[in-house]
Amino acid sequence: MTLSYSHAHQQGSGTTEVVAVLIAITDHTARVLTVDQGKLLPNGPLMPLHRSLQAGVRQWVEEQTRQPLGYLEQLYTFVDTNRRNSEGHALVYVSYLGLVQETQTVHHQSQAVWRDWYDYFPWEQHLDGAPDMIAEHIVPRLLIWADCAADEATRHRRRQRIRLCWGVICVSRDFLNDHQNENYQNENHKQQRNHEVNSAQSTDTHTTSFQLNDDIEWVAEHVLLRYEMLYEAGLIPEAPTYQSHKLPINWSQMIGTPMYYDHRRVIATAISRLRAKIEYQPLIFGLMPDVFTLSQLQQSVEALSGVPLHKQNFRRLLDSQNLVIPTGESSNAQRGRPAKLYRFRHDIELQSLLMDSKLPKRK
Amino acid sequence: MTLSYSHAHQQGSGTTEVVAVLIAITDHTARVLTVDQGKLLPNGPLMPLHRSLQAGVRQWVEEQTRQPLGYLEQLYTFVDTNRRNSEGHALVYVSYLGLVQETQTVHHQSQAVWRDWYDYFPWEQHLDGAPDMIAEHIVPRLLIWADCAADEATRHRRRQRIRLCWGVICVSRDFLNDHQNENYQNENHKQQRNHEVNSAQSTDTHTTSFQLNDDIEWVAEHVLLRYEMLYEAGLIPEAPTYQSHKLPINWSQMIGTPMYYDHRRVIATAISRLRAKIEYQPLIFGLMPDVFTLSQLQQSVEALSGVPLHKQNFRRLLDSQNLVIPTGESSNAQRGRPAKLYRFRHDIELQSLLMDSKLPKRK
DNA sequence: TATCTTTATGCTCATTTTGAGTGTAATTAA
DNA sequence: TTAATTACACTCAAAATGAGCATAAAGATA
Repeated sequence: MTLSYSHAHQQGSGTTEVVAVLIAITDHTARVLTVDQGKLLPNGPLMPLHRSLQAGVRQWVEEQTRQPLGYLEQLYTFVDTNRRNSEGHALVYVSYLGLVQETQTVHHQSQAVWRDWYDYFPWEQHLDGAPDMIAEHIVPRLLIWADCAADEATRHRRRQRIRLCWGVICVSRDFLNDHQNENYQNENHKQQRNHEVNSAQSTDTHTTSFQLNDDIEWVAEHVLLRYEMLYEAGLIPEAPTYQSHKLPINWSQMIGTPMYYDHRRVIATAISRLRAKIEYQPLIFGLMPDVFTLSQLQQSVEALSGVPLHKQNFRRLLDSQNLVIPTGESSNAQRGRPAKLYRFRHDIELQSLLMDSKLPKRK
Repeated sequence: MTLSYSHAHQQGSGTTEVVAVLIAITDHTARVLTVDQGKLLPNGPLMPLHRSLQAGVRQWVEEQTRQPLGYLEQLYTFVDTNRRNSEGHALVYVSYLGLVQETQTVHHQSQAVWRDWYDYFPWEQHLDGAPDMIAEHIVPRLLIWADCAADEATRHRRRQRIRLCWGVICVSRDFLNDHQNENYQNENHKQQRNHEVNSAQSTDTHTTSFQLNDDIEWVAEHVLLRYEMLYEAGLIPEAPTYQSHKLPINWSQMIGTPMYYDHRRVIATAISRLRAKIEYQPLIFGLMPDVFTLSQLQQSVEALSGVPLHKQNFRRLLDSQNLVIPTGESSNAQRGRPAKLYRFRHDIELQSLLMDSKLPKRK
């Protein structure tokens, strides 16, 4: 692990750092701004001259990336007990989420570069259905982890967590005999992919098996819960319990790009917040250009949520909310019928900050 | 402003502090645990021995209040540039929300005491309709503040904010002529209390007038927005722009108990979070005793949200969620028909952390 | 004891919201 | 000219929501 230029302050006595997760959408892809070869987020120490945390974030991001900042909101505050100052105080770092429109003017000295956020979380991309890696690799490994727990209560809790986080309907034979499971068998005999996978590589005698429900139970905003489960199960290189020799050869290629410190967790926090908030707040407009078509708008929302949306209902919702107005122009950049261009209603800027604005469900 | 015992650490070099907002419900009233005569929240410095922020919160709360902690979640991180350590670093304080069941074993040395949270925010209590103070005192003062802005754009924005935060339908004569207002006049000719109040005390010539919509537009979770607006308008003793001699004699009695530093804002943050989250997460069970009646449960939710709920729909929702199970017993502690006793389904503890569970709208 | 008041709880009903379609219009590619 | 593609208007059934009435079971009161 390198000691990046951006951590020179650790020799000082400050114990507070700010970290920024800047999100942009380019080419229908959600991206995050990184420094240091994609291994770190823009960051820097809070200094006496900063009048607020936001001011600190803005200064460091500007300095490291030359990226103009728009919307900025506080995410979460972490403590890193591995990094301490000379007096033994642990480093506290406050993370921020920023929404911007991508500019090409990245700073070369800090190697600021935009990265597809699914490079870090490949299992979160469900635009063409659930990725096979979930059923084929992740869930089997998690089931082994669940079965390895000391007591039955923990095993059961872990299996529940797996089911709720990963959209798995039935987990392991014991679970099939559960009372609660009767409901699932009755209710969900619809479109479940019979993705029966047998993870007999398990160290014990349990024959764990499960079915993946075809994305019906997938909750897009549980990004952080899923990451934390992988971390806890030692399946993520950042985890202290990670043992690569006990995992398949290509595991580290499959499980996404690792980062220094806990910065990947910070991104997971940001995605969770963004996916949850976009359902009822029109944050998306911070990521859009001035004029856009409704399809472009939908593609942007889909890039964030990772799941496809129902086109007609997306439009119905939009105009019930009165969030956009047609410019009168049309765009025939695409192949088919030209799409009307719209623009965000800036006159209701404030209202939008307060009002609810739900999004339709997937499909 | 006194220097409380709990701030002795400022002589040290740590710049991070934790602050806890502990909530309990007793006698159908939401309460917050305070120290130092109700002027401060439990707090203390983060120390090298603490392995996490949570650990710090738990240690200081335990030490200052002897209150056992249950559910605890991070709220927000503030910077106080007025409090700096010897090297000039500003104090960073991380706030936490805790849900507990009130115990009587408060710590006498720290004068830990439970306070009705509406002592600090009297305008947030809407169980018997909107308090008169909003229409009679708060909104008129805010309108004066809005009219005092330098440019018309700011005035207009402020009036919008007032309308959205305080449930006011129409604000000022200019506003009545707005295009947007036509909608309001058409749509809302229902149950609006014709609470026409004339704030001719205004320094300029505007005859500002408004109508209060009978709680229809009141959004309970905007506690923080409302507090911040009062703060910005200089109507709160904590605000640097507060000028008591320009306000009515009894203003300070009316506007709620002030606190040291920005601790009242921290409580506002907590209430906002709690009111928002309780709509879709069963946090309420962290505040309930082991067994309870559905009416008690409803009263607790109402104590938090500050608005009355529709009884039958509240029940319908509860059993559609399968969150509670009847114990078989009944309680005839009240006057009328005995109520069945229920208990939270601890077996779905995890599910509850993940599942949605919306509450019905007010009655 | 009979009746009233109070609280609990079961049930209905109209309206709105939601999920999921179908059909048609306007353009480009072949 | 035809096929493919994209946009968008409209329908329809199911579910959720807001609001109300009716009945049940207790204590209070006459």
